[in-house]
Amino acid sequence: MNSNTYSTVGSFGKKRISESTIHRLSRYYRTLSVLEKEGLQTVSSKDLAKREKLTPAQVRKDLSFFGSFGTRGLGYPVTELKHQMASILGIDRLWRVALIGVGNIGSALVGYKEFARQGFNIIKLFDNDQRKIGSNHKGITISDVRNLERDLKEARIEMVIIAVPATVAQYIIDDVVKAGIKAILNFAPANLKVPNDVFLRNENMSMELEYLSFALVNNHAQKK
Amino acid sequence: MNSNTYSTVGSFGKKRISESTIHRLSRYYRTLSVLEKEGLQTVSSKDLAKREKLTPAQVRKDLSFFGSFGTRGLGYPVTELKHQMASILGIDRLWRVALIGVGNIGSALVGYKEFARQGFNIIKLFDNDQRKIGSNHKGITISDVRNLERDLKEARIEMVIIAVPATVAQYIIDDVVKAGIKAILNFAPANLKVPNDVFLRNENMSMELEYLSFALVNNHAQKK
DNA sequence: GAATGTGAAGGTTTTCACAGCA
DNA sequence: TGCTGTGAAAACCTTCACATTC
Repeated sequence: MNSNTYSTVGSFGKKRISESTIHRLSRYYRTLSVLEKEGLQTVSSKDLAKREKLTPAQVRKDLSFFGSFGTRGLGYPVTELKHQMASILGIDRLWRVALIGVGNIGSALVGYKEFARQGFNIIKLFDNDQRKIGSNHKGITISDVRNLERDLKEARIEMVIIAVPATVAQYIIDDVVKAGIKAILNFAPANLKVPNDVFLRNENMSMELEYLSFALVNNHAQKK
Repeated sequence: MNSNTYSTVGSFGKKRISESTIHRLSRYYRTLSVLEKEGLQTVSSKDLAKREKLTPAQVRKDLSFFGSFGTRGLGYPVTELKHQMASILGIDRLWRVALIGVGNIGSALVGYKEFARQGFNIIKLFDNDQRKIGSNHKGITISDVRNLERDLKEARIEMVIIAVPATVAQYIIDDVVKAGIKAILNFAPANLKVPNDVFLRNENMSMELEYLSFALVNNHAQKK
């Protein structure tokens, strides 16, 4: 979570869906995949809640925003619910993704299997380093970031992942926006500006370490 | 954010501090570092809020949980507030961190400069691959994960980052807990179990991409 | 005048509790 | 009986509004 907690950026039909709910859907999806592999046919809100460390009511409420997927007395059909989650999240299809900045973090993300598993296909790489441009990284040729706008359009990219240094992130993002991209995932530690119709999410990997640090120093009690 | 939104796992003195507040402190810290470099002496809650896309009241309320750092009519002293944030978050010191799983993601994390910048020193690496064990990765010798418990104690490690495959993550974490570690950051896509007195945070990098996917598919309105 | 610090109000999310159905 | 689906209540977080201070 890395953004504002109360940004109910979602609406499904008439209802407004909270960010927390959407994030929990991601978690349900992943857990349902595991349950499916374990061979389970159905799962109750109680079971699912236990795995996720949530309350059963929370699980039922989350799902109820999108429909009635369960059977009273029985629970939810695992495989079907998994497909429902995928459909709601929009990961029942392939997404054409480009990654900008094939450095330390960037090159790891290219090989990150969870992305591919959920339909996020990184099909284009960009960098500004002449030594990298033209070379092949895990089967993808690295393109020159100077042609970013043109190449993003040409490759019909739908989402962009930014993994460049903070100092240049805003320039890059401006070009990305110019190319008509409406969804950006940013790993650079910077507060970036985008127009209102562009979705920008920030991934800050230090944040959770800092949370742990805070917890240790202040000797916090865990919830539960 | 990847966990439960309402887990007020914090208490500072008597008050309970929400997860959201702690995450915002991380953001304030980072922004204050930038402001300091820009040469600013003071900053108002209004300015800080603008950079973070929050309300001024939110900023003041967050800070007020921990003390009175500002001057009425003037604002907050940048450098001092930065130090205050660091102190509250516990990042005004060095943390002895070990990383387990020097694979795709793991090796990128070793070189992630934001960690070092905030006092998280990765000083020990572990893997189970015989070809990696004993070799040197960015100045650190990779140790055998079979001696995990012993070596974590010996190196007086305080935090552990887990970047192993989901299938083995629980076994690893059990050993980590046995070694007395109380803070764990997990990158494996799995729901792991730890005792109540151990802080476990999960980093799920697909989550934000899924959020973007959801936003695009459902054509959501952005907040603000 | 300008901006903090903070109770109170307002809004959102979570949990409760129970009707309804297999 | 067992479990879902859901209004209502409770809990929580954010914003308002203003007294207070420099």
